[in-house]
Amino acid sequence: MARKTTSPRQNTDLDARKATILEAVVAEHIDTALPVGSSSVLQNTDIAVSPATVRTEMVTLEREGYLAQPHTSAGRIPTDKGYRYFVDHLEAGVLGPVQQTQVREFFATVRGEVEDVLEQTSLLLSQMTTYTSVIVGSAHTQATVLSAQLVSLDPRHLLLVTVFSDGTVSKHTVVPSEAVSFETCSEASRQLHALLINTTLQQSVQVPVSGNAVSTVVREAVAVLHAQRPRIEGESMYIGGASHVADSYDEVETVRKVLNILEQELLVVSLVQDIIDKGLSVAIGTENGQEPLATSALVVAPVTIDGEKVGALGLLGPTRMKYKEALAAAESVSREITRHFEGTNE
Amino acid sequence: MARKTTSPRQNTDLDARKATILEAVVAEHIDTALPVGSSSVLQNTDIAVSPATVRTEMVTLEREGYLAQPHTSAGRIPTDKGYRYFVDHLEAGVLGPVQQTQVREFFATVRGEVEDVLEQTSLLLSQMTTYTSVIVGSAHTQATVLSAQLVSLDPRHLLLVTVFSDGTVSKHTVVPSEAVSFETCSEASRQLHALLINTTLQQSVQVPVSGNAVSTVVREAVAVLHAQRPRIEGESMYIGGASHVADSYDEVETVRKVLNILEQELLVVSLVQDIIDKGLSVAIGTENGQEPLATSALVVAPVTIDGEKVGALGLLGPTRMKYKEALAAAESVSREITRHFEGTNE
DNA sequence: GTTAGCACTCGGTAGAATTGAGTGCCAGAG
DNA sequence: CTCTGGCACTCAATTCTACCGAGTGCTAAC
Repeated sequence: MARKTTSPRQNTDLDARKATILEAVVAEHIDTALPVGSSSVLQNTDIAVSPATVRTEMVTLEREGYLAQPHTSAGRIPTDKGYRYFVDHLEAGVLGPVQQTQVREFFATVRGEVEDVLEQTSLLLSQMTTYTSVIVGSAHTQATVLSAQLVSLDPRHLLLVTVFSDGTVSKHTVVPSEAVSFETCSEASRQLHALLINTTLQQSVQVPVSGNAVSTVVREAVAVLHAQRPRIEGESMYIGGASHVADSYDEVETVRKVLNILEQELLVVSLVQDIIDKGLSVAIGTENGQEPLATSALVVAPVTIDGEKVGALGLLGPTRMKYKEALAAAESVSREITRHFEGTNE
Repeated sequence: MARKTTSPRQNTDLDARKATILEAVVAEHIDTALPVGSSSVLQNTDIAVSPATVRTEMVTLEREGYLAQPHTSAGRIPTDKGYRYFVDHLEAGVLGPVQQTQVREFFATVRGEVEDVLEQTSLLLSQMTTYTSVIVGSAHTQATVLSAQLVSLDPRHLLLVTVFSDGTVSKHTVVPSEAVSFETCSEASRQLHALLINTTLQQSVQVPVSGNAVSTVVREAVAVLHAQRPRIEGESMYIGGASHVADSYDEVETVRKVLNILEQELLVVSLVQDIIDKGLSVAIGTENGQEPLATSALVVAPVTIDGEKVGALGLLGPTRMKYKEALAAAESVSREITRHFEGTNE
């Protein structure tokens, strides 16, 4: 059963034997990290021809861009295109029994706020796969205000606490232009709540003009809230198992580059989103457009709740990562995470 | 001017010449990462003796455990004890002009919540020093409740939002045993607030017994809050520039181990705290008790507000890190961070 | 205590030789 | 046309040797 995620332009399909050979090369290279020769292809397939024939096929595969040769007298290693073919023709994998119970137990016992669950889940994913995992929470611009409250820390510092319909809570310090009494704060809090409830941050709010202290504070609070809008609505990201980056590559320099990418939250978020938006579940090497990730692959799966896309998860490994296992893990966890939150509404 | 942070047992001080030689070896090794020979020591000091004399001294220094020889015919490299001596006798460094303005500008422009500021600061620190930085917020058990509020997400899910006197906000989903009407929720919210205000989480709260729906919800909310106490009161941690780990060591395996340490929040927090509790500002190699950090050093500085210790910051690098610069950066940022929050009260 | 002199050690580098996995090609068989 | 056995060839990796030289430790003399 072929994967649905097809490459952008997949004109020609390979004939059966070429496909088998290509797949054998990829599979073995993933396993050993070494160039694969014609004879070892024969050992791992049921092709009944001589090495010489395999070699001729491999020449073709190389000419067509699926394989490459590190040097003349070595075996072949897959190109990104080769991996792509491999992934596109991967039959759906199934999670190993150990991981299955791992996932089951995790979701049976995990408790707490969405944020905590996501963070924990990213650890789970990385433990299951030995790759670095990324969990992305999409921006949520639809949420309406359920409650807004001003709490006085001291006369010169108020804390604006806002609860949104998706269960998000944001807090912002408001520094009023002049000291605010406890009573003023309470009254401002009431007005603010009335003003903001059921609105989204998109909607601009008209604060009734009146020179008194209360309305000044309210106006200042609203200003702070709107100034922080991008941050409140923005994406969230959780990374798990960053140390696995170090066992995915043997060049320290590569490790540095990849870690560096992972530090750029915005970049990672859009990377993952892009892949999903293209309808893909894997991005291999240069496909993800970041030079430092040229030898990396990213396996992703969307996270939806009630059919709506609320985020995504990803697994980052070397291009020679174990795609089948990674895909199985990503999909399984994505499924469970959905189920977990669907019960909870949220 | 000698540093105050003295080693646990510093019995004998070295005579002037030995000290100079040792310091020259350490300084040059930090610079070049290579073993240092007797002649290059002479080039970098004003000692007016022959290489042979230096060699005899170096033999002594080696016997006393300050230096080591990778192999018979190589120069010397410092041991942890050698670095320790170097650090203990370091004259107070001063931030380079570039970094000075960097720090100044950062704190002049940075805005927002404590959490955000700390996260940003950890990035600043790592950029200034090219080391990985850690910022730890201590556990805060003193905070009292300023406000507690129950918001109804839907009849089966309430959100408990608590504001503490230190400006911390925590949120917890409460799943009541039976559906809760909007009115019940409001009333419960009021009671909860009255009940919790000005208490700390230490104090156990007596919920008036009465079979009605409201008091049941209140009791459930209080239970959730107390169950989450360790998490609410616990330490927070921010890591900046993790990718710098990869350029601090040339063994991928070391990078992996160090990253792995950094992933263990609890461990890192206690590591940093321990050093500070011992009154030290640097922990070198084996001093920090973690085998994977045998070739790493940790430079720390406390963060205090109004004389009270609220956290700490750290810089993690190889044992051959630039201690003077790192210490200057840590101390300068620690000072500025204190100043920054003292204005704000917090 | 210091130094010049000297033999010695040993990692690192360079070059040559060897190995062997794997190739490309070709001529002949099916 | 496809396949195969045979064969020459290529080239990274390995091993060996030689050698250099930075740096040492030791010793005898200042």
